[in-house]
Amino acid sequence: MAGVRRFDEEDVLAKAEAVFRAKGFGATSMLDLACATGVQRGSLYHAYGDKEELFLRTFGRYEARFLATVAQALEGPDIRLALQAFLEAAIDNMTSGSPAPGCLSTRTAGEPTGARIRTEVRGLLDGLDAILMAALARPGAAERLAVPAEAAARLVVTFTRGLAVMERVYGDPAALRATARTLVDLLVPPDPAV
Amino acid sequence: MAGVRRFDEEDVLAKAEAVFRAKGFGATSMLDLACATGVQRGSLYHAYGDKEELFLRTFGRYEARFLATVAQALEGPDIRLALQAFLEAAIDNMTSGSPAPGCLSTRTAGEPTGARIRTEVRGLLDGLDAILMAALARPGAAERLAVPAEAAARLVVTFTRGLAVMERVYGDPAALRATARTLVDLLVPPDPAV
DNA sequence: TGTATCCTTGACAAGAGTGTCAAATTTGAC
DNA sequence: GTCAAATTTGACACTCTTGTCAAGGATACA
Repeated sequence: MAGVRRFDEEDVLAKAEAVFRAKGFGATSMLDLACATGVQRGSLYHAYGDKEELFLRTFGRYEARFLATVAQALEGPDIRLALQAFLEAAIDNMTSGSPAPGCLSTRTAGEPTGARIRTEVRGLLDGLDAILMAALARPGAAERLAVPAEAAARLVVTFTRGLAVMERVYGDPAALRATARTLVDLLVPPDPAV
Repeated sequence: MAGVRRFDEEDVLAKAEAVFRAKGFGATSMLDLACATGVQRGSLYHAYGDKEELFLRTFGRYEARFLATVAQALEGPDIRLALQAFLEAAIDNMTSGSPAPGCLSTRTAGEPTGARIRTEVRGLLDGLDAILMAALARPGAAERLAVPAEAAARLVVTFTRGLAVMERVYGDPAALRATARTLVDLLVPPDPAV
């Protein structure tokens, strides 16, 4: 049984992502990935070279999907609602599923990894910051913020990282949402003037 | 050379802490700890049983020191200054040293560990929340907060976790301080009325 | 001084993970 | 139909790590 690649790359990456999110990069072995994907260890080495390379492919796919999702959540005209939807999307990303998959970039950020992976994680956060910045600096949004858009973007990025850690420790989505609401209230006071 | 314990436990725990903070629990081997402490692997097993036990001792010592430090930082009568000092202390904890040691609890929170370790990490965050809550709920403090003390405490705990992740990714203490100032400005508006 | 106790040390066995490879097999193209 | 190319598979060698243990040596106390 061979000749042409027999596995569906999209499927393999999806299953690998689940394993990496559940166990983290370091604690995941190629055997774990082979079992989860149904592709033999040797085939994975043949196709990707090593675990880091396979992780990078997985991470790239994850990053694209994550950034697209949160960018869409931020699209609305009302910055307060947009920010709320953004945080909702971020929380959904780490809590939907059973068991909750957690945030891949935050989990990876805490591990000792190679330079390439660290660069990718930074890239994701840079992208997140840029997307937030674009939304927060819009006319109609910036004026409603209690702090400059740049500072707000950075604060929100930092805050989402904190949410990811809290999710790992307490596993309480409702509490995450409540904390997120607090931040939104602070950043975009409910009613400028009624 | 034997008969009575030859190593200084305090010294061993301090050196073990440095290794755990640098590599994380999972990526640290007993051999790493033996090399760093100068105590043979067999002796460590004899004294502590296994890596988890040694980690728990290390973590307990770390937690006590960390909570005492931040509690002291929160002591001042002016809640705004106290909060600022608190965040300063938290940032110092993860950035002072070369290389920066990072935040042990945040790093550990992201790893797949046993139930005991997870309980300890939660205990540290619970303690942090309680300390913050006590300071924020004080008369003279609560009134100056833009949100209820309870929500503020939770937000600050979550935020410090985010700072720890950002430290790992960007390694920029100045940026962390700037972000912390933003949060303080939001939580305790500079001047209630001038 | 004798002895029981405890610590240290190095070695051992077992298991897990990595990366490589040759053999087998299948496919697509000529 | 034949052949070259690519993939799968299982095995192999190597390293790292764990946990245990027996032997050796020092200490405290009687």
